[in-house]
This record gives sequence, structure tokens and C-alpha cells, in this order.
Amino acid sequence: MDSIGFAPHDHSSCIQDGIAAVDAQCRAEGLQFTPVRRRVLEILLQEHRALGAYEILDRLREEGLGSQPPVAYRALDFLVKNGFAHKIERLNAFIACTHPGESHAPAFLICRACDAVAEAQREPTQGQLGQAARDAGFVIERAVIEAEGLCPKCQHKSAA
Amino acid sequence: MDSIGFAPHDHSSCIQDGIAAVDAQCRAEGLQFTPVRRRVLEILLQEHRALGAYEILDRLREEGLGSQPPVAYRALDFLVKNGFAHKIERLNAFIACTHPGESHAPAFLICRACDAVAEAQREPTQGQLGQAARDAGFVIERAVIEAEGLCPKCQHKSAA
DNA sequence: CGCCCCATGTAATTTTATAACATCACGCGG
DNA sequence: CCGCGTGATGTTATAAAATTACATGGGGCG
Repeated sequence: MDSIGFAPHDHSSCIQDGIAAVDAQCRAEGLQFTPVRRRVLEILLQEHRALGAYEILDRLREEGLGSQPPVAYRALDFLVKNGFAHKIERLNAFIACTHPGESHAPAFLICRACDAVAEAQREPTQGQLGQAARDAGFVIERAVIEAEGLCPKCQHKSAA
Repeated sequence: MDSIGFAPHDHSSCIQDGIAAVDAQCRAEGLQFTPVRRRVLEILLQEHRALGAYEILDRLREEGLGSQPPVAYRALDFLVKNGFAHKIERLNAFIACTHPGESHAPAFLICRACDAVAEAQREPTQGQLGQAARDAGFVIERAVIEAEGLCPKCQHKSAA
């Protein structure tokens, strides 16, 4: 299970690389990576935390890119459907994918103190969940795995 | 990992046993198992599916037990906080716990066709998720594990 | 050109959840 | 018995999240 984790890193390259990867994949698959969609992904990449649809909408509005909820939701739907972003159900919020283009069975580690989110890759049908599903005769199509707790940085803060 | 699964069973004993178990635990812990809270749990037990807060509120209203959203939300908060019910984040809905009183690290199998939900027990810190968290230095306090797919019954239907 | 498809713009509404404040019942110490 | 605190409930209003429905526009293609 591979995890990007909470380590500090170069944000600007992080954003550029993320956009570039998605741009390439859209070209390859004939998807339209329009200005609104691109801008929403940039906004998500700028933070390493989950943003609500209305936070995103506020920024779009400031930039004149759209002012009504469907504008944000449609862009987010596009990003989520194609695996470029993920919805964090527990927070009703969205985050840029850190593994665009790779196969997707994400799990999330969500810091309750600073809202940072780390994305981990897992094997879809292995482990306890897959076994329980097989036992019950249940066919898993998607799984939401979200752990809430404290990231390393906030553990130190709260210890102080 | 133990799962109740989707097998048919005796509903009425299911409801009675569930209420009795919660009643006993409330007495033991000095919690107030009031009429509204009891009725909400009964409503949840009657279905083996997740109910939205407003669906529950509608039933309470029909019975004259309360008509405003906080009535339902407060009862649900009580049930969830004490482990007698669970919130399914993916559906913004609630379901009665099938293991009241036992230690809690639930995972859910949610049928997208009929909304039935099975609750499975898992070991909290084992498996891939626990490993990923340790690798990242993250401390998990709670985890939401929700798998969506088709239950055995609906697999047969959709095959037809 | 005429058509379709997809993306966008916009208004209105629905669904989900909480804040804020008043009231009531119970238990307990004085 | 009274006064008080605590926890449950009743009620009004509002916030937050998401969707429906319908109008507009641009680009490719026959």
C-alpha cells in the first residue's frame, strides 16, 4: 500500500505536474479539459486539503468564472468521474487525486485538526473487506475508505 | 471478519432483541432510553436499509412524536454516539447497529439496487489501512468503510 | 447551412443539517 | 419544601450541500 503521506514537498511542481498529467490524459481520451475544469483542479491542487463545493465556487466567482452551484458541481463531477479528483464523503468535500492516471482504489487519511488529506493506494478486493464481501455473496463495485485521526504534524501540536 | 450478511431472518425477533439489548445497555450505563429514541431505533430496526433523517422524521410526525428536524437528529445523534446506530456517509442516512454492545469497528456493504446494508466487524488497526497509516505516521481514531455494490438477491434480478 | 453534442449560464428548489432559544421533568443538597 | 443544575424536548429560523429544469452558445460534421 503506497501512500504519499504528509511529508512537505514542492507545491508548484506538484500543481504543474498534476495539471500536466490530467491534460495529457484528456488529450489521449478525447476529454475536454475546459478552463473551468482546469481552474477547479488547480484550486484543489493548491491545497492539500479537502475543499467544499461552495468554497470552490466562491473562488470561481471572484475570478468571474461562474457563480452558480451547478458550475462548481459540474466541474467536480467531471473530475471525479474521470479519476482526477475524489470526494471525501465524511466531509462533503473534494480533493485532487495524487495518482492521476493510475488504477484507482484509494483510501484516505484525514487529519481532523488541519483537514489535510493523504491518499493511499490499496488492492481493491483483498483484505478483510473483500473476504467479508465474498462470505456474504456481495459484489463490491466501489468502496469508500476514509480514516479520520491526526497527522504527524498535528500530533506534535496537540502534545504541546 | 464476521458479517450478518443478507440472509433472510425473523424480523420481529430481530427488532425485539435489538431493542432489548439497547435497553439493557442504557440501564447499565445510566443512559436515558426515552420514547423518541426508542421509537427511532424501532423504525431503523424495522428496515434493513438506511433511512434518511427526514424519512424518520416523517414517521415520527405521523405518530405525533415530534415534527421538527432537531427531534430526529437529536435521537439519531444519541443512537450513533452510543453505538446503537450508524451513519452511512455515502447515503447521508442511518441504520440500526446489528451488534449493539460489542466493540465497534464496523464496515458496511451497501446494495445500490435495494439499499439493504450489511454490517461487518473488522479489526481496527490491522490490514492495509493500518499499515498505510503507520507508514505515514498517522494515528487513526475512526474509520469509515463503506463498500457499494450488489447484494446476492439483486445480482440475480439484474442477471434476469 | 442545419444538426447534434457537449459545455455553460442561470433561476429556482430540494435535501440535509444546525443554531438559538424557551420549556419541562427529574434528582439532589440545603 | 425550595432552589438549582442537568439533560431532554419543543419550536423557529437559518445554514449548508446538492440538484432540477430550462435557456444559450460553440464546434464538428454531413
